[in-house]
Amino acid sequence: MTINQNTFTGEFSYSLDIKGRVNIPAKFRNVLTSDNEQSFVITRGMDPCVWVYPVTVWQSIESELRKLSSLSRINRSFVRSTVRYASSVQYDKQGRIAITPNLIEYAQLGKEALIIGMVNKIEIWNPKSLDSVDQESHKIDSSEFDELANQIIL
Amino acid sequence: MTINQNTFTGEFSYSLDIKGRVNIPAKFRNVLTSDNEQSFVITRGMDPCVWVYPVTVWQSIESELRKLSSLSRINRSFVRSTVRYASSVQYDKQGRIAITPNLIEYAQLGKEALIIGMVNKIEIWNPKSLDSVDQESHKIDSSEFDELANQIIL
DNA sequence: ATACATTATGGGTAGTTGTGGGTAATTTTA
DNA sequence: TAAAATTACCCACAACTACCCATAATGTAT
Repeated sequence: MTINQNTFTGEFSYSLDIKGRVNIPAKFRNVLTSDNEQSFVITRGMDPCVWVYPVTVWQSIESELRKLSSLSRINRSFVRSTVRYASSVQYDKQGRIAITPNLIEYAQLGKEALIIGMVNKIEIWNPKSLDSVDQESHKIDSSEFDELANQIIL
Repeated sequence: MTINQNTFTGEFSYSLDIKGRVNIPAKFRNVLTSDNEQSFVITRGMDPCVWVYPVTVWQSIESELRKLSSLSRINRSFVRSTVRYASSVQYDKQGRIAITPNLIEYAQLGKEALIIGMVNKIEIWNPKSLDSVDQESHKIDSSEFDELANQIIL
């Protein structure tokens, strides 16, 4: 059975080595289409984690950004903030990518790294950070979930 | 590792030496198409920073400018201000370009230089200037910012 | 169960990259 | 025209990165 391409689900607990490398789970690598050429784009997530996109997915984001004229100040600052921390990385023979010091610091990554499939992208978390973010979001009014229910059927 | 050509992303902290030279990050040099012949056009940014374009990209901007009728006063002043401070530079064997004193002064560049990929161009900032511009624009246009973010799905 | 392949993790090495500075050629100024 | 200043081009070196190999743990097939 053929799985959905460039689609990531599930949770994995891997380790960040001394050189700042993490393994991309084999399951994720195997659903990556070949036109990505083993490459991802890593950047800051909206939460304190690292977001990992297949390059082809990122390219479509980039082409949207290209349409924004730099004459407008908002456009400039928007492009800057989305692209600023993004860098493209290719995984090595062992299936690892190198996380930049910048992002390691931002996501507060230690030795333990929690890797989570988020459908069109991958998230890399410090387990502790995820715990606390998780707990906070549970406090959120359930009315927000009700609104979501109108948009998505589970 | 064929990535998008002439496309720049990521942030780098480099130093401006005593001769006014900065390194162009290797990642940026490597995606530069060969018809640029290691050359960029540097000019004033709309923000207080230096804009660095691949020459070929700049040429297409010039041809756009040519289309603007000089009958309109705004057009004249816009064309003048964008072209006036532009000069073409080629990077040396070590991958550095020389920033003109004019632009160093305009962008208030000191020893620290923050280099940011902005998709179709590169920006060179004094870190402090960027901080304050960043904060200001977030205060002013945060709602328009969110709107943009909704259009471009991350 | 055994042999084989794949996966996760560690580390070594050679080449690349960022940074400083020197010297000769070129341009500017007096 | 000569002196001064600027620019272009060169070399050196430390830090870092990409690439390679090794090994243990896990999964798969015969």
